[in-house]
This record gives sequence, structure tokens and C-alpha cells, in this order.
Amino acid sequence: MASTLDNVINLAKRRGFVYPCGEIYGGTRAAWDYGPLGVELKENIKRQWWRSVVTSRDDVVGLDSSVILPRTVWVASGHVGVFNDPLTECTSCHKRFRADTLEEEFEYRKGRKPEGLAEIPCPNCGTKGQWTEPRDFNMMLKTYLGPIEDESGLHYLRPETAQGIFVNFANVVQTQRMKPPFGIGQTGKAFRNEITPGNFIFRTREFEQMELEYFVKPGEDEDCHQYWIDTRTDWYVDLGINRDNLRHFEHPKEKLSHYSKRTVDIEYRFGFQGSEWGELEGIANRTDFDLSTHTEHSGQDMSYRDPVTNERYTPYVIEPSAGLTRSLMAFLVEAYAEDEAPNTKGGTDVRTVLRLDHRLAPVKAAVLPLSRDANLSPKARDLAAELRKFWNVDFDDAQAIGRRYRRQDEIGTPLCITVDFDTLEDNAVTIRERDTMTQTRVSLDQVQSYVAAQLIGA
RNA sequence: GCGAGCGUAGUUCAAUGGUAGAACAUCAGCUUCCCAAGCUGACAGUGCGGGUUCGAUUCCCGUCGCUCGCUCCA
Repeated sequence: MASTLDNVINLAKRRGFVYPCGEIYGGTRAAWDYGPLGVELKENIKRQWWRSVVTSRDDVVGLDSSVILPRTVWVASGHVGVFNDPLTECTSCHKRFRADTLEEEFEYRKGRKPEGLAEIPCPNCGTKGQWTEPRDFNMMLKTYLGPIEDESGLHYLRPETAQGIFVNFANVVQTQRMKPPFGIGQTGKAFRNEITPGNFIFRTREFEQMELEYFVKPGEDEDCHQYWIDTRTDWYVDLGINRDNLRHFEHPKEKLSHYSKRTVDIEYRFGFQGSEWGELEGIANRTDFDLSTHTEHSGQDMSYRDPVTNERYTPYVIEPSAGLTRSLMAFLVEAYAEDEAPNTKGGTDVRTVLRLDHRLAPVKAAVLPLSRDANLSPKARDLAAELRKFWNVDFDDAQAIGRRYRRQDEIGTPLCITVDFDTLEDNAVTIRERDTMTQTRVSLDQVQSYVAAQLIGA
């Protein structure tokens, strides 16, 4: 029995939301391209995020920083140290361990340094000294700037967009006259050499983030953290995710990232095999780690002086960091439904429908002449062209009208506008609504405003 | 990266060491056609490379990809 997730993946490939990257050459591991509908959906999600987090607020501004930053940024942020481990594998049980940790543990137990890995038994299976040569396992993707590939040109593709914000903190404070509490939002690509990519677009090595870094006075950070946990959770609900399919995961203290004091994930019930929940967004209290470490490494003071109290402090950072492509997958899973619908034969059919929020729907309306006809089609084309000035609109006159409704249902189009033979007489069209299947007769000169009213916020 | 399993039209599934079939989808046409109707026709496939063989989609090897596990996390 196919799960909803399987059906969604199938639909996504079949209808042009997502394609395997480089498919004609056999594909490349865990990379995906977004098709005509996928890119619309992705942009719509991004736009809603940007509105919600950036432009609708007077305390947040946006930023678009470079993917490639000076290497020292990643030294300062801790990524070069943390994301760069020598790993060795037990050839007996195929478990992998950090070579330096193995040696430290040996020294701790025996009170002396080991004479190489050969002396150390595998903590998992006990086999002694069956280790592969330790190899650096780097989570960051490397590239070389300049024509010569040497160390001086080594750069990393950003593993998170956040650092581009931190290094611009002083610029924004100065040029935008921002005062804590305030935030800087950014969307963009990030890259990680994930050991285990997979689950469709859930974990990929190239992915897109929507991150906010919100700067607060120390002491106000914990309340602010809770505020963003609630605010961000509500955002998903507002765009159609059932609250029952969301939950919060509190990271255990001992497993927190190197920069974090507390992290809470918003997880969605994707229905994966094994653990069915997957993370959509992590909301971390990064403390003053980032601004402090960049102050230290760059020599540029990133503390803030309160002009009223004259108090100087390094702001704490609350970071809601969302995975754009993950939420795209979540919105698809949530919207997917197979309804029973009556057919012309007196029985029922399965009607596949994406109940996407109209703000997210890739196609806002479809204009459908009742039949392919020398009078109807041109009229319908004109109407479609008129509506396209404002929205992404489909025109379709191929094959039976019922089939065309179903095709639009399957990609989540909220409105279908039918031009029929009466239109030639009364200058009115039938607008059919996706979820209720109700039909409304609207005169042609009212269509634009009717549609606008239906699509508020889109 | 390592181990296991799997790769047949767009999709779901057949079949075979000797010309690869179907359904649905898609496209064109007919029907004044409002919820996947019907009829006619069309397009379309053995992931890629090598080996064994007279002949390989089938057997073998490699590779690429997918799924599941192993340290993850947006």
C-alpha cells in the first residue's frame, strides 16, 4: 500500500514539480531540479516567509549575502573545526569513529598514548586494530578561487546562510539605524556534504534555507526564543499545515551544536519509514557566540552600545532557521488528498486534489473553454491573457472539460474559469472553486476583481 | 563512503537466451463536451558501459541511480 508520501513523490515527478538532477546522464546523487510547478511553489513559499518575517515587520530587514565568504569566516564560526573530522572505519563491523576520539579514549583508560590505531579495539565489536586509514570527513564543500588550485585559493561554499548575516551585523546596524531587538532575514542556498542524503528532497547536499537572525539584549533572549518558536509554528499552521502534524523537539543539552544554548525543532509528520517525523525548522538560541567569535577573529568590535543607557553589550541571537525545500515537501504532503467524486457514469472516481493554500498554489487560475471551438477558444485566450497580468494562469482546451478540471485539481489550482457557449450571449463565465466545487456565474468585466478577492495575500 | 536489496514506456505492472505487451497518462481528431465519458489514431521502454554467446532486457563484471541501515539535521 503506497503511503501518502509515495503518492506525493510520484505526483511531484509526474506533474513537473521536481525532477531528478541530470536525469539524462543517469542522475546525480540526491540532487533535484525544480520544474515549472515546483519553482512556482518554492517561490510562493519563499515570498510568504519573506512577508511574514521581513517586510511585514518594522524590526526586521533583509539581506542577500555571498555564497562564498572569506575562509576565516568559517574558522571563526567553528565550522572548519567542527565540520572537519578524521574518520576511520572498523573493517570488521563497518562502524565509523573519529580517530582522534578513539585515541583520546584509549589514553583516558590506559593512562598513556596508544601506538597508533592498531592497538585500539573497536568499541562496537571488539575487533582489535582493524581500522582503515583515517580520512578527513569534511561537511563543507570546497572550491578554489583563482586559476590555480592551491591552498591560498581554497574556499568553502556556505553550509548555512547565517554567517553572511553575522559578518554584516555592523553594516546593517549602521546603515539602517537598527537597534536591538531587531532581526536580519535571508533566504538562499547552502551546501553540506551530508553523509546520508535521501528521502526525496528532504536531505540534499545543496539546499535552500530561510533564516532569520534576531538580535536581543542578553537576558531577553529566553522570552524572545519562545516567541519565535510560537510565531514560526503558527506560520506553518496559517499556510495550511494541521497543528496535529507538527510537534516540537527539544534538543537534549548534551547534544546541542557548538554555538547553541537551547534549540527547539519544529517537526512535521512526513510519514517516513522508520521515524515518521522530520525537521522543518530549527530555532536556536545562539547566544553571543557568533558576534563574539567574529569580534575576536576579525578585531572588529561587534558589541552594541545602547544610546540611552550607554550600556555596551554583545547581543544574543535567536535563530529561526527553516529548510525551504523541506517545507515545500511538507506543504505537498499536507495538501495531498484523494477524494471520492461522482462521475458521469453514476459511480464514483478518485479525485486527486492538492488542497494548497491559494497563496502557495503554483497556478492561481485556469481558463478552460468548454470545448475547442473557433468562437470559445479565442475568447478564453483573451481572458487568460488579461488575468496573466497579475497571476500565473493556465489555459487549456485539450480534451474533455471534466478531465481538465481534474488536471487542475491535481496541481492545486484554486480557480477554474469556464468559457461556455452562453458566454457568447451573456458575457459571463463560470468560476469553479477547487475545494467546494461550487460554481459561480461571473460577468466578464467582474472576473478580475472576483479573482483578486479570492486570492488575497497571494 | 560501507553493507544489503532494486533498476522494463511519463506512471503502474507483464514477458522472454531468439521481433518486449497491457492499462492509465500524454498528443491529434470526432461528439454545443460542466467534473478523469465514448470512439479513431499517434507517440513512447529494457539506466549506462563491457564480457560470455550465433544471438543478452534475461547470465557475469563494472558503473550510475534509487530504497533501507550506520554518527545527522534546514
